[in-house]
Amino acid sequence: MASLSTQSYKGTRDFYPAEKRVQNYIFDVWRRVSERFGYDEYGAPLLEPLDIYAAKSGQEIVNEQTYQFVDRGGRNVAIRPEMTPTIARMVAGRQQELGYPARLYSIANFMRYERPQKGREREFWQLNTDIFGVDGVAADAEIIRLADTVMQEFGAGRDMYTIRINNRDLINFMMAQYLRLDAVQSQLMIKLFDRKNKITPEQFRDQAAEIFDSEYAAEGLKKIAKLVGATTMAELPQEILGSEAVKEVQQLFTLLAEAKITNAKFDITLMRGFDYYTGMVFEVYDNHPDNNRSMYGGGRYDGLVTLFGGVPTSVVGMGMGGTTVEEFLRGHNLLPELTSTTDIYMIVLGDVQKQAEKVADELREEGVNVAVDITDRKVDKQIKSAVKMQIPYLMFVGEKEVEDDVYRLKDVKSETELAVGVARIVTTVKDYRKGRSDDDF
RNA sequence: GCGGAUGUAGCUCAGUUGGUUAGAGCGUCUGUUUGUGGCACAGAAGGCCGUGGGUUCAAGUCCCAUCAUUCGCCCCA
Repeated sequence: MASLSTQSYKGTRDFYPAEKRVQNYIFDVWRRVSERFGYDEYGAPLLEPLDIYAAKSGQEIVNEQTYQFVDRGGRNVAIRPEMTPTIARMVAGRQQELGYPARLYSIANFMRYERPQKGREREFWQLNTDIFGVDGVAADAEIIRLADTVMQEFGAGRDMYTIRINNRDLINFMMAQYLRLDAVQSQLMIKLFDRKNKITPEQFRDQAAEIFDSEYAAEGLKKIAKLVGATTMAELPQEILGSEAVKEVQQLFTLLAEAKITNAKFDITLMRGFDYYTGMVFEVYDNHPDNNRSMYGGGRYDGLVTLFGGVPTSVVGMGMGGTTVEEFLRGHNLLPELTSTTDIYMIVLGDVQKQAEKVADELREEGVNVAVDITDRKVDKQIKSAVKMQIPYLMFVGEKEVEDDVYRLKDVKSETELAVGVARIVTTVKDYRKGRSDDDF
């Protein structure tokens, strides 16, 4: 019989300790920053009734890209492909009981039946943060600040990423009033704007011309040229500058400037999942030349709570994927050196196994994580195991040491070695851990 | 769903116009070394050359199919 494959299921990853450490590092930053902004963690089931996605997203995307099945009771269920419908459902379910503004976050895994490629997997992890119950731009600004602080916490410089911001009301105004497009034409134009960076300017112009009514095409193209040429709001055509939506965007930028976010840019061509966003939309772009792409984003999507029978509730949220963040960190060399959560690997020399276990227990009671070698191997083998497991300290325990209650503690990275007692070992390890987490500030 | 690239040792890869018994580096294991890893030296293990079929006296090499990996397109809640 042929042996089973060791490969993980298509589009999913195994997290061996080395990879899990990276993931945990990312999750720790997410959790720390979310909680620092006053967000409370929530959890939710991996499975949801299929129809909560069908109601929100297009039927097509649900059929083609969700993992779905009929359960033993005949119910159509889906593995969650995103968190937004779930949190909308949860908020609608306890609408009266929650305090507002309700600030909520989760770190959860999702599955989408897609063709895996760079930065995209079938199973992925996301941070989702949402603030419910605030209409004004203050909520928009807070979500963007949160997204930005996460990047700062990862050690990113402002030159490494750009926050692009647009507004759906402004898009609507631009399409209908300024470019004089009907609903169908607007949809086409939005799709085209979305593709703008993937096609040549000539292709963009030609395809735009086809969308306009033929008698209006020439004027329409001129107007689009003005739009696309605008790199700041001030350069926008006068007709658009006078709209209500622009004022809102300007207020938002004022708030961001006060928060010293200098890498936020207005981008009239940013479209992002137009179907259910109702106000501000934003995306964070990686500026690295090899990975110049949208990493994550979010926006305002008032109205989703009403799908579950709730009263209309304003929401601003974002979702940040672990895969793209990891690529960003690797690309900009921002990942710290991560060691095992085991602090000490105890190397046992000679016939002192029982005594070694006793010392290990003393250390454990003080909160030190200790693995004791129980193989009775030669020293070099024991050391090699510990180094492979990326354990930061080695501790040598032999007859001499047991007798004196003084042990040799070796720092694997610096190769320095001290002869010290248990108390000193505890403080050394704790200082090491503290230094590690201080790196993030 | 569409297109490109790639599948040879645990990993990264070499392998000539088809020609005898399958190659390197790294890693692993053993020893030099019964209390200190990374270095050095000596040795060893490890391969259905992704899978199935075809062409041929002869296939890792050529052809077809298939599966997988990967990059892009579509899409991206």
